[in-house]
Amino acid sequence: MNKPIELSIGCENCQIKHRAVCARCDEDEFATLEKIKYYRSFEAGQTVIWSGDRMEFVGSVVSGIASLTQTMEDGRTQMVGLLLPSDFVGRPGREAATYDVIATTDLVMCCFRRKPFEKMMLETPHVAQRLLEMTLDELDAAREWMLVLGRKTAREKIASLLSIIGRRDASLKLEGMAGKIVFDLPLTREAMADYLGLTLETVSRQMSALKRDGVIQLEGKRHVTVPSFERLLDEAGDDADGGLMA
Amino acid sequence: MNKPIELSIGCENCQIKHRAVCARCDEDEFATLEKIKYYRSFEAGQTVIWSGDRMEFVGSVVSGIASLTQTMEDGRTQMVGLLLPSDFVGRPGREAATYDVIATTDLVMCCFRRKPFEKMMLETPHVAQRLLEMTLDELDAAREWMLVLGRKTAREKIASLLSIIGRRDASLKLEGMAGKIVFDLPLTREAMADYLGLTLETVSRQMSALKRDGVIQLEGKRHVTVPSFERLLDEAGDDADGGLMA
DNA sequence: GCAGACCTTTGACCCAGATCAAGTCTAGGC
DNA sequence: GCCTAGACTTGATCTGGGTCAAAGGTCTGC
Repeated sequence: MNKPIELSIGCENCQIKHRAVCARCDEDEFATLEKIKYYRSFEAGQTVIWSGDRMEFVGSVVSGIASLTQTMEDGRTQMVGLLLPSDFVGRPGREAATYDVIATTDLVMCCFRRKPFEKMMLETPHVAQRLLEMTLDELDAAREWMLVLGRKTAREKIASLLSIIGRRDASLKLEGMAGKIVFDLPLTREAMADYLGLTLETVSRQMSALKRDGVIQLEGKRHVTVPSFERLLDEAGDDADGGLMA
Repeated sequence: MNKPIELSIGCENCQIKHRAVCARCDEDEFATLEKIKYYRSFEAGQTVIWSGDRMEFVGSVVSGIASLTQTMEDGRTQMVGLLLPSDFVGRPGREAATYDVIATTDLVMCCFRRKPFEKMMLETPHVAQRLLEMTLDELDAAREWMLVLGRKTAREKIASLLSIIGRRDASLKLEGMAGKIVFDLPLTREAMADYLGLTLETVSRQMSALKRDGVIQLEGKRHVTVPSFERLLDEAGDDADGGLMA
């Protein structure tokens, strides 16, 4: 595998670097990206782009969280992707957006105009290959989520979501010897429900249940402490007998 | 967009062509693919590759149907992808398979050894770009399916599956003026259930219900006639009041 | 400090789909 | 023609999560 190839889209002002690099062409691509880059900020709840709209840019999340959401005519919605900082947004080669992209929290994105980006991609094979890898990763994540949606119980779904968020949370830190993991949930109960194919009431109930059973700790509504992701997923599995049987 | 670029992996013996082509380099790539190609046949129910196994090839389905399936330790399974003829299998750049690949019906695959295929990809930018497009399509399909799994009722799920199968069925033909669509279901009720996140009993009941309500016709267990996909999806939506009220 | 807008929790009840349990249908095999 | 096995259907019952409704919390602006 060609390790020296690298692509991560961001910018040098943020903690996230944007580079489209191989041993030979480093500076060129960097400069190309510089020229076509701009920023956009959104408030929590704002729609970045509606499904079907022309997509004028690709880019990546600098800070905050965005969600990809599908909506049925009758209003049922399903979140189909969660974009955390450094995640890439957009489809080189696609004219129109396929989903609503919504700022779940306050959001800053680093954008690149789509046409020149595509041109750069055509001229720089490594970029297409890196994007292919990234897309394959997204595909794996989507399929992993299909298992969650199709076969897991509400309690297991919550545990899966906490793991995903927890694992990627920037502020993630180990606490004390016990190796507990502490982070803040950046989603409302409703957003969690939309991602998990549940209702917000069920999410709330299951969060309370996990807390009651001592699987997680909750301070306030959003500050979560979990023992370890393995134990979280395990204990969410064996369904809360609370030690009542013999 | 560069229209003359084309990639479809298959072989010239089958109806499916394998080509990795652009206006300039047509014959070369074709020859490269020829050299590294071989066939594999599987019986219905056989496992093509287990999750975690080394993936020695990429390729495409020539005939039959394969499924990508995820299994939990306790045996719950979720199908995360359905591979119909001409669909591409495998991950250039990935060592190990991420899911079980299972022959749902008798299956013939046209395979290319992975290493040389990857090499060819590195040397032929168009191939990487075409694979990116294909992967983006798969990603869209996976996300579409997340909506089905997360938010649709059993009846709607069945309708969605029938649409997908029907639309891609090779034997698809219009019948009479009415423009009805006729095809054979290549899946057992159990396989349908695995794809839809349901049990086989529920699948069976809903199939019977759709038939009883006149939304579809069934001859035998597998031969299906639907009016049109639009009406199928619509009528599956408004839930079978059968005209009893009023 | 109070009003209003959210977000969240909790309770009571209900129903779609799961589970458990018989059957039926069909295609081979002999 | 009969036997068996797998695919399928159907019924009875149970239950996880949805739905509806009513309260807490917490933050913002006044």
